[in-house]
Formats: sequence, C-alpha cells, structure tokens
Amino acid sequence: MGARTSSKRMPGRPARGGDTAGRERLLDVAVSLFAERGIANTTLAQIARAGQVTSAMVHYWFDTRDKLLDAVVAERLAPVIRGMWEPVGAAHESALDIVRGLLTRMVDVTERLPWLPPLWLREIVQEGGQLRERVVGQIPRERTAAFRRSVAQAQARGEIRADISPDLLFISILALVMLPRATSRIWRRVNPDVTEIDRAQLERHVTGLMMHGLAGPKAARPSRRKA
Amino acid sequence: MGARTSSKRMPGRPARGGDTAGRERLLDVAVSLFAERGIANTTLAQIARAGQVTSAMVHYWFDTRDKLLDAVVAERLAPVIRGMWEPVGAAHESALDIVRGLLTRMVDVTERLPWLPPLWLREIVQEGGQLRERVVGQIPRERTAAFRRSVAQAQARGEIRADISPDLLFISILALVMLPRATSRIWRRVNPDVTEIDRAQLERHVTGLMMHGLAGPKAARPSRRKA
Amino acid sequence: MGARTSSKRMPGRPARGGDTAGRERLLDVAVSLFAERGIANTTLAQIARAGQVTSAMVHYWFDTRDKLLDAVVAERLAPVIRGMWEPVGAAHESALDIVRGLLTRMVDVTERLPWLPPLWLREIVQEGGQLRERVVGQIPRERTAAFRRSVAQAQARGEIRADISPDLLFISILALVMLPRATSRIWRRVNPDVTEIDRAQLERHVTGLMMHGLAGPKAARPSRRKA
Amino acid sequence: MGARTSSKRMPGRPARGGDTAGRERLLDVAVSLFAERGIANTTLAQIARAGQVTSAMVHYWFDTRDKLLDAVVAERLAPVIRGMWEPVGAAHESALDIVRGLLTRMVDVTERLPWLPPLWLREIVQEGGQLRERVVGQIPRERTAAFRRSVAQAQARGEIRADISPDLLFISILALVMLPRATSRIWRRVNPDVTEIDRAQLERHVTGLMMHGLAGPKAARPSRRKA
DNA sequence: TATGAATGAGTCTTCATTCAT
DNA sequence: CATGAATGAAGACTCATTCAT
Repeated sequence: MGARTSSKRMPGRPARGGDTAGRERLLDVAVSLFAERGIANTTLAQIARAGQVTSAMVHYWFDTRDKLLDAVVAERLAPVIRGMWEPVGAAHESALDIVRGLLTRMVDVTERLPWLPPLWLREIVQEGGQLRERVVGQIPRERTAAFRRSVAQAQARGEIRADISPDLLFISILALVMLPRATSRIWRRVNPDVTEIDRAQLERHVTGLMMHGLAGPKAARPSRRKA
Repeated sequence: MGARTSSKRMPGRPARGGDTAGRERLLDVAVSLFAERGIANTTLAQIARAGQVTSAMVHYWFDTRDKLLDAVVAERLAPVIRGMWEPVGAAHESALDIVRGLLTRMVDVTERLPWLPPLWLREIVQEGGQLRERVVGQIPRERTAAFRRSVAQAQARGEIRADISPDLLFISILALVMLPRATSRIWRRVNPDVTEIDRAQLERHVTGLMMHGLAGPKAARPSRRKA
Repeated sequence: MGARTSSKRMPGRPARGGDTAGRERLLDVAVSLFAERGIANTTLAQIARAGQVTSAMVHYWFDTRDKLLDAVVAERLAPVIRGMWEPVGAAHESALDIVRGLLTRMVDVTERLPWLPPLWLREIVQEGGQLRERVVGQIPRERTAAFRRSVAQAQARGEIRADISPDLLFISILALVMLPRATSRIWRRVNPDVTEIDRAQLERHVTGLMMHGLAGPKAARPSRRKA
Repeated sequence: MGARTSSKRMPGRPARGGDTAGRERLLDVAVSLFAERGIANTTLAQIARAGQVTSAMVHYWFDTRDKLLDAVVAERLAPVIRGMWEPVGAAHESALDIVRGLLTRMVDVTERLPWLPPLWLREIVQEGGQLRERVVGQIPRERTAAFRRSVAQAQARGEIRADISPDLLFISILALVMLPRATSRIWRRVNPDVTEIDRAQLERHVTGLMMHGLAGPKAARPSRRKA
C-alpha cells in the first residue's frame, strides 16, 4: 500500500546472520560521505552510488535514513568513544598522564579514521548536529566526571595551573587535535607553502602547547595589557 | 543536497538605494538559522518565515540561494575577518603579542556574534563547508603569512617553544576559542554540574593554556612515554 | 532540508481567502477518482493530472495526502451526512414517515452526487475503509439513537413488524439505495437487456420493498421452512 | 495502484502435484487480508508475513500479483458463486421460494466465510473493484436470467408486488445481507448499545423485510406524499 | 521448496524558483 | 515592495519482481 496508507517494516538488520558485507561497506561509505559533505548534504542515492548499489538497497539494509544514522552512531562512533575513555580511570594515573593519554589516543584515532574529525565537529559537537542527540547517550559520564575531578584535584595540589578550567579541558584537547585534522586542506590552499601536517608534527605541537604553552625560555614576561 | 547546493541563474537584480532594512533583517535571520542548524538544513522558506516575509521576498532581495550565501560572506563574514587580521602587521609587535591580540579579538567577536563559531566550524573551516570557497578569497594572505613568519622568528630567538608548529598556531587559537563557544550546551547536558562558560573564564583558560600550558609549578617532569 | 531532517508546514488551507477555486476543483476531482477506483488506488499525481495541475499543487492546497482525506470528509461528506439526518427529529413524525424521509433523501442525494455510493461502500461503511475513522465523528449519534428509539416504539405499537431489527433498519435503507447505485454498470454487463436504472424505478422498488415487502395480494402463505 | 494493479509476465509455473498446503494457506491469508484492508492496501509482503513465508514464496506459488488475484477468484470465489446459484433453476420452485433460498444461502455463506461480504462489496460489486472483471465471467447468466424471468412471471400473476423491479431484486438481497455483515463493527461504535448481530436476528430481519416490508398490522395507510 | 540480496518503477513530499498581479 | 499560485527537479521510501544459491 505504501504511503497511501501506512504500516511498518522489517528489522533494521536482517535476522539470520547472512552476508553482511554489503551492509558494512555501505556504512563505511556513508560515514565517509557524511564526513566529506555533511549529513544534510548527503543523499541516500549518493551513498548508494558510492557503494555501487541502488538506493533501494540502502533501505533494505537500514530501513530509513534515521536508522542509518543510528547505525552510524552505534557501529562506528560508539566504539571510538569507548576506546577513548575506557583507559581513563586507573586511579593511580596522574591528571597530566590522563591528559597525555587522551591526547595520544585522539591523535591515533583521527589518524586511523580520517572521517572522524569532520563528522565530530559538524554533526556531534554542535547544537543542531544531526548525530548529537544520538551520541550524547554514548558518552560515559562517570569517566568524564572522574576526569574533571582528577584535574581539579591536581590543580589543588599545584600540578596544574590555576587558570585552567577543568570543564574546558577535554573540549580543548578535542579542539586542538580535531580542528587541524578536519581543516588541513583549507590552510594548504590559503598558504600553499604550508607543509603537510603529519602525525608527529601534530602530536608535538599539541603536546607542547598543552603541557607548556607557547612561551619559550626567553619569553619576556608580558607587559600586562588592557582587556 | 539537491537544490540547496547548486544554482544557475540570471544576473543580479535589486539595485540597492531603497529601504534596505528588510534585507538586513533577512541577512541576520539567515545567519542565525544557518548557525543553528547548518546551511543545508535551512530552507529559504524558514528564513522567510523567521524574517516575517514570504519566500518570494527572499528571492526579491537576494535573487537566488547562492547569492544569499554570497551576501552572507560579503556582508557578515568578511568584516569579521578583516577586523580579526587588520590589527596584525605592526612590525614592532612581538609574536606573542600578536597571539594575545588575535586571541582577545576572537573571544570578543564570538561573544558579540554568537552565530560565528557554529557557522565557522561547520561551513567554513571544513572541507565541504558551503561557505568555504567563498571565504577563502577573503583571507588576507599577506597578514597570515607575516604572522607565521613572525612566529618562526620568535621561535628562532627562543621566545616561543621549538615544538610549536607556526602553521598550526592560528588554527589552534581558533579551535581553543571557537569550539567551546560552539559547544557549550552539549557539555552542560552530559554533566549538568558544569557551570556556565563565561567570557572571563574562557579567556583565562585559553590564555593560560596558550601561554604556559597545563603544567603548574609542582608538575612532575613526566617520565617520557612513547605513544 | 526536507526528509533529510524534519520540520513542518503551512496551513492546510491558505489563510487570506484567496482564489480557492483551484482547491475546490481538486476536491471534486479527488472525490470522483476516489469513488471510481478507490482511495488506495488513486495517486496524488492522478488527481493532479485530472485537475490539470502538477502534484506539487495538490500539496500546496492540502499539504499531505492525509489532510486531503480530512478535507474530503469535512467539506464533502460531512454536509451530506448533516443533510441526511438534520430533518430527522421532528417529534411528531411517525417512524414510518422518518423512514420514508431518509429513503427519499438518500435517493435524492445519490442522484445528485454519483460519487457518494461507491465511496460510502468502499471507504466508510467497511472495516478498513480509509475514511471510516474520520466519518465516525460526523455522525449525529443523538439523531440515530432517536431514530432507533422511534422505530422500537412504533414496533411496540404494532405499526412496524416485530421481526424487524431497529438496529439494522438504517443500514438496510442505506444498502437498498446505495448498492444498486454503486453497481448498476456491472449488472448491465452481465445482462445487457437490463434497462437503465432510473430514479423513479429505484425509488418505487425500494419504497415498495421497504414498506410492504415482495409479497403481492396473491402470494401463497409460505409453508414455513426451517433454515 | 501502481505495481499493485498492472502486471506483465511469463507463463505460469508451479505444476501442482507437490505439497500444495502452503499454497492453500497463502490463499486463505490473502483472502483475509484483502477483505480486511482492501486489495490495493495489501502488499504481497504482508500476505507472506501473515502466511509465515517470504514474499519470494508468494511468487513461487502464484508467480505474479495478478495471478494471485486470478487464483482467489477461481479457487475461493467461483465455488461460492456456484453454490449460490446452482440450486436455482428447479422449474417447479416459486419465485418467492427462490428468493428465500438465495437469501438463506447468502446468510449461510456469509456466516461461514466472513471475508466474503467486505470483499464482495469492495472488489467485486463496484466499478473499479479489482476482482470485478475476473468475477463477471463466473456468474451463470442463464440462471440469473431465469430468476428474473421467474420473478416477472410471479409479478404478472400477482404473487409479487408490481412496484418491485426484477432487475433490482437480486442486488437487493445481496445488499440486505452483505452490508450488515460487512459493517457491523462501525455501528457498534456509533451506538455502543447496539447489540451484536447474530445470524438469527439478521435472517429474521431480512426475511421479514423482504417478504412483508416494515408495515405492521396497525400501520396507517400513508397519506400519499409528493415525490 | 525456500531464501536473501538486489533492483526499477513508482509514490508522496519538499524546495528553490518563477510570475502575474 | 509584496504576495499567492504554480512548477520542475529532486529525495526518501515502498513494492512487485528476479535470481543465484
């Protein structure tokens, strides 16, 4: 009957464990396109074409666009988030060690999964991002809370500077790693002489900035400026 | 994406001069909606409705969707970019002072124009962003090049740490200021006890991080770990 | 943004009383096609074509298929139902007079509105009919209840035969008038010698049957047979 | 209607002989669903699901949707029609006896096969019904013609009232029995105090109406009204 | 027999755009 | 300036049908 009446449909993922290779491939393709052009700018037909099937097949595997997004979160993003936070929590780790760990893992994962930074910045982190609601549920609140507590305590002990905001620390790490990764191409265009950002360069830059800031040994104490 | 991305049409139309108040209002509304939900997720009809006109009026003022985007860039973004880089270039300023200046202005402008961070992160900075091509032309390459040179020289003099990448510095500033601004709401949801981010807190955090990093006076020298 | 996100739309009926002629015409066309081929077998494109517009116009006037059905009920069926039952209720009318009234009005209205019988039989009266739920609310329960009461009282007084079921009486009237009207063509095909059913013939047949049954003056008392 | 109406395909396939139980079950299921929601509103997938097979199996047994409809007519409806008219034709039966016979058999069969009335009213009797063309060929014209002749003769002899139309008599019987059967539920909703229609009640009502009309012994001769 | 994967042809719906008034 | 009516081109989603296994 179709839209001319209403009724619902088969499971999002066909039951009897058949050959799910097609599904995985489509998921990969979807994630790539979503990252490249944004979710709202990606049609199911484009995904289908890139996956070398018809768009009817996208519906066959994922039923609706909405459930495709659910699948992206459950099967591609959730593991990443778990992998990011799981190691956090060893009580004996210092706050700075945790930061270093998060930072390293973030550099790692964004290297392995190039679609992650654009997707994260566009669809997750911002108000109105199409994966935002879906991802919120995946974030391990106890871990993030523990992290902030740990930072605050380190701060109290003087191991971390007082002007740092524990609430902003994680997002700062995220920002410092993900933005360059999501961006590189534009800056190469503006300044064609900018060299390719490699993993080592990025990690050195971000770790240096994070741990010690810009100021080198010869830095003049800044003459306090106006607001 | 469909019609909301491409375009093709006759020469411009409305010869300014008249009562341009409606046009300005529509531009404001458009920028707001684009920031809130992303450009691809905003229809002309929504803009029209929010601006209390018919969508035919949006065409009257801007002719096509594409030209509306042009107008957003020319009349809302370009001035911001100019304001950001114009002060840069006084030869006597130290690199660190330039950084502080950029940072302060960025905190300022994102406070005044709350639509800027989401729009920037979603539509400009990333590959596939719908304003990207249009904005590239607005960036004053000489200034950005001068900035990077200045940083490199300061580095050579030891005023800036050696592990900092001059190419990544501006994007790092951008990231540290804009991401928290574009994001705040999500983190409040995940951790409801996170306090509101105010201007002072953000500026202190970012400046501290930028200038001196996390490490406080009591920070143990980290036992060098590899990845 | 379209289906790629979600959001809702303008009023089902454009506000400022514009030229609603197109809307009325489409409603007529829709009712006709629905009657001819059934609602589920009629696409919006067919309605549009028959109304000499594009299917986008059908959405312009009615927004969705569902609301078009709402409009059919509210603007085409509800008045008919009102007209059918409104005259019922004059306390002084005898039950038989009420029956005669209903019957006459039903013959009248099905003559004027040839789309009524098929639509009624297919989409309203039956379980699973697509207008059923929408029409139920339009039926004036007090009137129909009063009618059944009136019949029961007449029965008690011996003015109406005892074997008649008051609950089935209205549906019987409906059946006797509407089925022939909805059917005529098929029977003419099966028996090409069957003459056209005209209003007079139908009214005579149904009234006769209703009031006195088949049995003529010479009818033999039937030898009571069991089922 | 779309694909659910047209068709075009190769010659038949399954050469009976095998285990036809699945086929019979599917036919039952199909008939049920068609009756409940209308043919156009029933997809092969729904039939398959209700029959606990895949829709590929529906094609295996019936090849195409069209041929499934053929099978419904040939294997479910044709026998009913035969059973209805076969007993008609014994030359010695009076017209009224034939009527009583048809009526009883119709009450019987609709009791046994609850899917019959809705299917008949929606898909057979009306213009545009999807089984109409297929059923027309199944009707024994000689019998129906003989019946009408018989009625006309009885009328001539005064055994049947003159205002009865022989052409309308069969459809009237059909209407009086089938509509209540196809409808019951709606009227119970409108008037929740209406009691369940049982076979006896229905038969009494219809027989009474058919044979003697409403008018009881005390009925006033109606004051001849205008048209 | 039986099924899962695959598809082409629709169907509803949305949207940027045009145009007469 | 301003709008309501109108449309073509898409986009999501459905469905009968095919086919290799």
